[in-house]
Amino acid sequence: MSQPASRSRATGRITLADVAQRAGVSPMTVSRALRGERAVDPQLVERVKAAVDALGYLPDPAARALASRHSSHVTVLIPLLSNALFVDLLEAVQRTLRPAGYQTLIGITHYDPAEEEQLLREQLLHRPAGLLVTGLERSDATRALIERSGVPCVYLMEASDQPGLHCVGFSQQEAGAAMTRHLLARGRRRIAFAAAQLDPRTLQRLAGWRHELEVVGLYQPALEWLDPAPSSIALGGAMFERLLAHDPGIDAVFFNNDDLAQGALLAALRLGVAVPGRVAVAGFNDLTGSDQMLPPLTTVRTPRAEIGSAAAQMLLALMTGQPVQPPSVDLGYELLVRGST
Amino acid sequence: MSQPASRSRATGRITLADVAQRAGVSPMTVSRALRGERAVDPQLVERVKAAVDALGYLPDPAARALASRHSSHVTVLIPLLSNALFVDLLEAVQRTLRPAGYQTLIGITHYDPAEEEQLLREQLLHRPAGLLVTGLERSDATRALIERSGVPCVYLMEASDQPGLHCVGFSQQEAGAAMTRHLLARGRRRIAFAAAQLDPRTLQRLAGWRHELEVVGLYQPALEWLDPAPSSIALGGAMFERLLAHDPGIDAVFFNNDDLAQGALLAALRLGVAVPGRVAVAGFNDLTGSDQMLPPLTTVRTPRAEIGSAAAQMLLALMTGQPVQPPSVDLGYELLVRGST
DNA sequence: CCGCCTTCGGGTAGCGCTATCCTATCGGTT
DNA sequence: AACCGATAGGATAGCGCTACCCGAAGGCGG
Repeated sequence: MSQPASRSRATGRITLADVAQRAGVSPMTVSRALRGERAVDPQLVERVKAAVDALGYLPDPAARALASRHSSHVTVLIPLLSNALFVDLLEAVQRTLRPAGYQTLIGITHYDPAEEEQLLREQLLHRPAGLLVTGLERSDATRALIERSGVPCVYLMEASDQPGLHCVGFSQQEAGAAMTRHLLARGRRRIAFAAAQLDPRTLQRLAGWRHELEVVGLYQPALEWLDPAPSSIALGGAMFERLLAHDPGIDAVFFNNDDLAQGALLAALRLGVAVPGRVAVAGFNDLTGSDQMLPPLTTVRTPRAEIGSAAAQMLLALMTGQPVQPPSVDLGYELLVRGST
Repeated sequence: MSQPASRSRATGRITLADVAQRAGVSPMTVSRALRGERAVDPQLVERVKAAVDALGYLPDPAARALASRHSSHVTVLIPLLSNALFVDLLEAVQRTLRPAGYQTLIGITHYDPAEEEQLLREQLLHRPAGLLVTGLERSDATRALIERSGVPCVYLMEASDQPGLHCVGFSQQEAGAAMTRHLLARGRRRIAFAAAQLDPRTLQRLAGWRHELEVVGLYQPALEWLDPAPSSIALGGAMFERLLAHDPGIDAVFFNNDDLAQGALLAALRLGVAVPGRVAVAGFNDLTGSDQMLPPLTTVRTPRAEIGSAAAQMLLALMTGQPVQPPSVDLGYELLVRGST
């Protein structure tokens, strides 16, 4: 319980040297024993670990980063925190990375390529051990930054078999198509696609919807309702109202995100529009509350938590130099058919 | 456009020494010129800045942290990211801190004091420049860690005039009381309080509600509906249903968070319970969607974005050693009376 | 006109680790 | 028995920056 006699200078911080002295070995051996780098006599490892425990030694991340040129930070770049999708993703990432000794640094890009580039520049200064970024589309400069940095990087939310890329996600386009086929199967003929934000993944879902309608000859440009404003419940309600007023023939609306669809369902209640009687409503992402709506919202459950942990595990492998079996993982999606269609 | 001739060794990184050489001064002078620490001849400062721009020099945070014993990280500890409240708070914090050159590190405590302590320990190793933590209640060990670390700390979400503490928030108890008075003013006599999670701030709001009911002689323990489970829309609906079944005399329910109240309003629609005719419903926090409900939800708007920026600014002052005028700031709250009461 | 205090550049010495090279020891060859 | 590669501990030299101290130059009162 008594404080060790020799403690590095005035700082009060316990250093590698203190541990080394106590264990009767050189600092270098302590460093190696703790990191498991190179073989160290098991007996010495024991002694070192005992000394570490006795002194309560904790390594200094800054010194480590300076000497080794790698920090224990993993930078995660996501567009927003106000979409629960990314919150779930992050939670899963942290749950995997923290036990492995990595700190998660969150950068919010607000869907702005320039901001993403700026954030990445700042983050790369901190010599992150790994990078987790959302989506595959970005500015050339950002792409070059990632490449030249040599920092292991896993891309989130989309699937791709581009060689050399590591990504975990699913086919947004295919998911958009699946929901559209469901609405067609329900006998809907005039199916609108309503979206906000208009980020790349939204546009991929749009492409999926469009393709399915074109196949059956039901596509019309007027069925696209795109608003670059941020997605929200209020906007969904407004879009729903506007869209029905302009085009009363619409018999289904596929909203690109559940918050929009929830807003639409509330607006339908307010306006007395029968769902799904008069018009079917579908969402995307299965956010909280969607199953509580009136009627419960048909949507696509996206495996964001699974994507988060799988991506984090893949990154872990990349960072520690272990082999990564499949460079790209498609975790699929699940159509949740509920009352609104 | 050509690369500078002299560059430190193999690393390719441009160092202070490179800048110093180009500017024709010593590294120490460059360091001082860039940080504005101690007076430096304005002419030299000019020369240094020109050299920095020409070389594209960027300081190394790890080296800085090691030498100065302070990183440019600010650690923010919040309970959850799944409550939009904290997302808004964080967004505001980052918006203030990033331009000042600080990185925000987010720690999620899940309302668990042990996890908070663990996170704090990890974070303190990184020598954060500042600390932002939610609420005033925590374990003695955590409290001691903060104090002994000497790292500037601002407490979020609650108001207190405890000396030596810096905090930005509002009186949760007073806000709880205000909503209760509103319900009483609307003629409600049997006002239930329904809460989940049961964190300290919830209990403060509970105390406010209880006090107001006691004053008018309407308090009864049976009116408290407390569930330690995480707050959610679904739980709100379930609680509402249960509570009305057990105690049909209830004519108002004050939900501790908007998500519960939203769930209750949806359940009311489902069950055909007239709101506010048969029972009034109130929420707390004014989350997105509350104004879109049927009827729109009466709630308390909490100034979380304002709290975030004010706290970040206060921390900035503390970190740079500037005087902080009021150690504690109460930003109040706003009663939003809408259709549900 | 001399001391004395202030101002401001620079040299020195690390911060606490790890990369790298060097050396000693040991078993197994031919 | 001399030789050789493999194994594992240690000494050395930084990583890129800043704290700290020193000393030269200038200002000013007595």
